[in-house]
Amino acid sequence: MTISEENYIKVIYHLSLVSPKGVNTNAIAGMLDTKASSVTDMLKKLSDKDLVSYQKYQGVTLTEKGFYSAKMIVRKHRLWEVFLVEKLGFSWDEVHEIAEELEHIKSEKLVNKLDEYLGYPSNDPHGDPIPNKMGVIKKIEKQLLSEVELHLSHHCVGVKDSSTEFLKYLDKQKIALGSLVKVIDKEDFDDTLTVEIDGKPLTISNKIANNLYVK
Amino acid sequence: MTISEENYIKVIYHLSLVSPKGVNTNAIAGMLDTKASSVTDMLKKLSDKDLVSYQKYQGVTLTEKGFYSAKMIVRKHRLWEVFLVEKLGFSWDEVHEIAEELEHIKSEKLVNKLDEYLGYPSNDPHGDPIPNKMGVIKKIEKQLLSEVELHLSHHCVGVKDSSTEFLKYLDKQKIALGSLVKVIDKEDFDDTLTVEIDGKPLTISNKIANNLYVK
DNA sequence: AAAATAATTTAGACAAAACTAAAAATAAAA
DNA sequence: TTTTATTTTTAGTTTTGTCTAAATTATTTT
Repeated sequence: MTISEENYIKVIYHLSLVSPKGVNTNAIAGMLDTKASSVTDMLKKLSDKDLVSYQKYQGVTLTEKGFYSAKMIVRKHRLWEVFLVEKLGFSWDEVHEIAEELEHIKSEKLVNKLDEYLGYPSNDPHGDPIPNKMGVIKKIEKQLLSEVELHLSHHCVGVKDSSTEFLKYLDKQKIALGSLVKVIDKEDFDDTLTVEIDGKPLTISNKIANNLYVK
Repeated sequence: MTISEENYIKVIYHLSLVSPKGVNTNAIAGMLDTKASSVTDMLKKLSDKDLVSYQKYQGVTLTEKGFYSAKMIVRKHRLWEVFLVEKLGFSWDEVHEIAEELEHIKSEKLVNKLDEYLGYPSNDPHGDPIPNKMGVIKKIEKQLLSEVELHLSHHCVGVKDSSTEFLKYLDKQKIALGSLVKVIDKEDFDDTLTVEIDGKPLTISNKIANNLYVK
């Protein structure tokens, strides 16, 4: 599998979590910053390799083989992110780009040794679960902060948006994975929340609350 | 710089250490397992980018810029090898191939953090020196075992041939970097050596002695 | 249900990096 | 110093992954 093929498989994987019935050509093109015609070409190739099932105009889904491949790429990506943060001291907003390159390193032995070295982490620095070597993903029940009941305490366990901008905002507000969060009040008009983060009061927009996972 | 360009620059670097006056097209083709005509094409491109100075039929040398680039690639390769052996527990004969991929990861910050994490090692697992971030290489005075005087003790500090076969032979004979080596006798006819490795006697061929560095 | 719009695919082209085969330059041998 | 052999380069193709522009199919709107 080439790097380009791996990138397509990974994107199809992420998109198929949202639209499991079939991923659109345009959606793939958007994610990969390429043209729809290029996507069509690649889908044919991936279909020939039995990594996706694809019929003209009908969208695309991953085959068993493609699904496993995708999870192995995601596994590598997330393990490298853990390495970069835990061992090399990168911050959580710096690691995505580098992991985008590291995820394409081929050796299976490397991934498994890295996993062992990191102590078999179950989540990456953004709270996303790390598939094990069989491709099994342990999902935790988590909710968006925007959906929790008032006056119940929760721990921050992940982010939905892991853009640099959002992560830097969280850093500024001293919100990190593990932080204790309690919703004190909700403004009916625009769903702005008044919350307590580790005991300190803070007002956050609905957009923020919609991108923070708690448990 | 593409991965392909980096591989050419690296090979030209290694060959120019042996033939500093100019590296042959065929020699490059041999190292990269490609055809001479492909090399010519690439040399033109590298010349346009001011990474090599190249005149038809006259061989090629690295420019200042190309020389620095080459050393940064070698730096990355060797640091990753140290990581693989010291942190992940790979053996010294397994790491070259994986490092061939890792050396192309772009982030400069990553390399420097890795260097720091590893404690600024001066040599890789095969004893080769690691260029620092400025491109400076600290050379140690070392000799081939085939060239040392009889009855003087030395430490094994590196290998000239780092092929899997040779490294596995050394493992089998319990010869490692740091081992104490003393030449007891030299056979005039074929230069076979009788040596002591950490006190234990061993007979080794000239080919072996010609690929082991001591100090 | 027909017309308009949006999404997708086809056809043809291009750049990068490789190849083959033939031509040209250099080096070695007679 | 010719002739021969080797090395290197040129010219023309191929493959991969991309592109543009045009054609086709699907979806909405009227």
